[in-house]
Amino acid sequence: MNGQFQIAIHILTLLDQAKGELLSSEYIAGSININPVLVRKEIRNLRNYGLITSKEGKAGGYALGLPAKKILFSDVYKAVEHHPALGQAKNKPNPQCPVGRQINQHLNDLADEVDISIINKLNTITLADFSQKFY
Amino acid sequence: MNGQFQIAIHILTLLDQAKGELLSSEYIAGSININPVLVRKEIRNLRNYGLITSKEGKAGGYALGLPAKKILFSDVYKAVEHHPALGQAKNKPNPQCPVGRQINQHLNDLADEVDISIINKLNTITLADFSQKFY
DNA sequence: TCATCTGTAATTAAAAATGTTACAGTACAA
DNA sequence: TTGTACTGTAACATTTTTAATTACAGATGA
Repeated sequence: MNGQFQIAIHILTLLDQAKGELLSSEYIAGSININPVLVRKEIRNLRNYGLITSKEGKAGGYALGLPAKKILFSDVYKAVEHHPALGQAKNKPNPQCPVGRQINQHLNDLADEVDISIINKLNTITLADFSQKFY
Repeated sequence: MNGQFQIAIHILTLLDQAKGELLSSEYIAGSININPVLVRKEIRNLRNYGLITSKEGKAGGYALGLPAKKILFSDVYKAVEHHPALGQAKNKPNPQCPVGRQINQHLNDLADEVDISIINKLNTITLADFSQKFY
């Protein structure tokens, strides 16, 4: 996995702490210490899932799309574009070999199962829980 | 994560199916369709954890270090060099920001928790279970 | 109508993963 | 005792992925 999940959580935490005041991509990027365009890209994703709202134009910016208590970390995990945690099978094994012929299917099934157990875990954590740690 | 876990599982499955007969890195690489050196590198790892034994010299090769029933996928997961599934916090957030100052600690704690739930899941799967799918 | 934002595409740069080459060392067998 | 077929490992090159940058159109409010 890449750093998108961390960035998403960072953004959401900042927005929760802002208590409805709009934050700009530049401000957010300054806290994470990355490029503002990456913030906007990640927010595009999260907005597609209703987790963030945005306002264009002068004095525009971002706010949470839902109360922090209603935002499950599993929602964030699903929203972020990611590969399964175990990694997608990307080798092209030898189809002449009985193992090679089938293994990608079985590996992907396994990865799916693992992903489900991650989601079950993240179902138990809300943004409010996480954000609360910063007080 | 990278493809090492998949490679490790592929290797172990082949070795189980070989029923003790030694397989060469070239044969294994031919099934996975990767470079034999990568196979040897990954096996070095697995051997350090006792999951594989090797024999040098002519007619050398590799075999399982334990019965397939005794090899848990969680052991493989731990043996493979990997980042936590959620990804390690690698940004360098702004220490002037109350969120930035603490977030890496909290993100890493979260990643650890998730990793534990992955391991719990993988504890329930043995190499024998997986290998059985290929008959 | 200017200033300050978002939205997004296109490009470049940096980092990570994978592949390749090369060769020393080991073991067996003729 | 020498050739052959392996492993073990380092060094390097290539490819792929990720992140950063640049650029600019469009929205909004003062």
